[in-house]
Amino acid sequence: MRTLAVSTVIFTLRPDDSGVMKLWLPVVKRIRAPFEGMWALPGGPLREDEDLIGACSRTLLETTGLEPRYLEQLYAFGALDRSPEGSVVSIVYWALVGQAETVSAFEGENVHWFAADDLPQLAFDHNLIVEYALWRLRNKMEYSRIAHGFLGDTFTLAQLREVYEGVLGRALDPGNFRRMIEASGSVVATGHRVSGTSHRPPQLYKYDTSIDLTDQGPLSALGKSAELKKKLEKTR
Amino acid sequence: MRTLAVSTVIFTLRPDDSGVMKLWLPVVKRIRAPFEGMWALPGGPLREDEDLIGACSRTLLETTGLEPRYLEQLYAFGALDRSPEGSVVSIVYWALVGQAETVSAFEGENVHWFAADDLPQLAFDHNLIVEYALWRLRNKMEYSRIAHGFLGDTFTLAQLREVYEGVLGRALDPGNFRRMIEASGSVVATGHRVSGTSHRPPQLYKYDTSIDLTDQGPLSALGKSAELKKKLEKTR
DNA sequence: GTTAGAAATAGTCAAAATGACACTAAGATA
DNA sequence: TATCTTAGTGTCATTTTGACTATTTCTAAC
Repeated sequence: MRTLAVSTVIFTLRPDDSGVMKLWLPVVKRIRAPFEGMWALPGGPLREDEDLIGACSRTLLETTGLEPRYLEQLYAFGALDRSPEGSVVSIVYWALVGQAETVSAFEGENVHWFAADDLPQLAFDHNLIVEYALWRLRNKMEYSRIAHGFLGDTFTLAQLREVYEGVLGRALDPGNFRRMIEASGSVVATGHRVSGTSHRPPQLYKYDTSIDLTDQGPLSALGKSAELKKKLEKTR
Repeated sequence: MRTLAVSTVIFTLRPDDSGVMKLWLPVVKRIRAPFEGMWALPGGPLREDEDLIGACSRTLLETTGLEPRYLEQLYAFGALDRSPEGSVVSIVYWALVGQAETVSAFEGENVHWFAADDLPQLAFDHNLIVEYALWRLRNKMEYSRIAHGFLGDTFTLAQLREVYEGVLGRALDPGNFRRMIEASGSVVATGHRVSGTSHRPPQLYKYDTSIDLTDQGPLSALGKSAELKKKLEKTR
C-alpha cells in the first residue's frame, strides 16, 4: 500500500531590512532517511482516526508550534518518483499566519524560517510545492480576501496594503487601493483610530464577517445556497 | 491503513430539446457495498505501480471507455465519515470530453449519462463533489482556455460561444464575445470556412498552441506564471 | 432571378473600471 | 509655528464592458 502523508506550506509576512514586507516560511529538519538532515515542509503521515485537515493541523502544531488562521488544501502530489524510498502520496495544504502568531513558533536546530524567494534546496519535491503555493497565494490574492489571514482582527488600510504589496511583490497606489477595498465592501470601519503615529491617525478597520469569500475548498465554495452550505459543514 | 482511491467527474456538452447546450456527465453503477446499486463517479483504488493521474485515466477507460483530452486534479476528499465502511481518501480529478469522443463511451446497464443539473442521488459524497467540479469548471472558464476541451481541433466562434453559454448557463452577445476572444489572442483563423449553412459561412478557428494556459496543476503552472498573471489581470 | 431569412462580422456609444497623480487633513516633532 | 509624514479625497484620461445597430454573405423560398 502507498503511504499517505500531509504537508503544509505556511506563509507569514515580515519586513526586510528596508522595511518592505516579504514572504517567509518555516521548514523543519528531517531526522530520518530519505533526505536526512535536509530542510523539508512540516508534515507527517496520516493517522487512522483523523481526517486530512486534522492531520495537517496536528503535524503543524507538533513540529512548528503554529496554529494558522487560514488553512486550505493545495494539491495532492503522487508521482511515483517523488521519494527515493517507497512511494508516498502527499496531500499538501497551505496556510497563513499573522506575525503575532509566529512568536509562539519553535525556532532553532530543527525549525528554521526562510524568505520565500531565498529558499535552500529542500527535501523531495518541496521546492516545487512551495513555488506552486506561492503562485496560488498570489492568484488568490486578486479575487478573495485571504489577506486578513496575515493580519489581526483590526488593521489599518496601510497595513492591509502592505500585505498586498508583500504578496504581489509590487507597490500599490494608496488612493487607488483604498477605492478598490472600499468598493469591494469587504471591510468595515471600527470607528477607532491608531494614535501615537507621527502623522494623521489612521482609522482601524475589520473584515465584514457577514460575508465570507475565502475558498476553503468544496466546503465553502457553494456559499450561495444556504442549505447546501449547512450540509457541507457536516462533511468537514 | 486508509484506502486510497481516485474518482473523476467528466463533463461533456449536449444540446437539449430546445437546442441549448447543457452539461452532462457519466456515472457508473456500484456493484458492491457500500451503496451497491447506486450511481457513483467512475474511479477505483490506486495500484502500487501507478501515479494518481495514471490511475485516473485507467479507471476511467476501464469503466466508461472514455479518454478525456483535459484532466485536472480537483480535490482530495478525506473526511472520516465519507464512507460507511472503512475510511477512504479519494483524490478526485475532473475532465472534459468532446461530443465526438463520447460515442466510443460505454452506455447501458452499468454506465449512464445524466444532465449535470438533473442528477439522481449518488453514492458517498459524490453529489457534493460534482457541485464543486461544476463550480470549478465555471470559474475556470472565465480565465483560462479550457473551453477547447469540449471542441475538436477546429471550430467556429459560434461553437465556441455555445460552449461558454452551456457552461456558464447564460446567453452571450455574439459581437462582444468575438471581441473578447480576439483580444485574448488565444485563437487563430485557419482561413477555411464552413459551407452548407443557410447563412453567411463562418470562419474556422483553431487554438493558438504556442501558448497553453490551462492549469494542469503545479507542474505546468510554473514558467507560465507571467503569462497567466497577465491574462488574469486582463480578465479582472 | 429576386427576395426573405439567418447568422457572421463590423461598428458605435455610453457606463463602469482602472491607473496616474494632485490636493487637502491631521497628527507628531523640531 | 513651520515642517514632515501619512491619511484620506478628488480629478482626469484611458481602457474595458455591455447593449445595440448596421452591414455582409450565404441558402432557400418564391
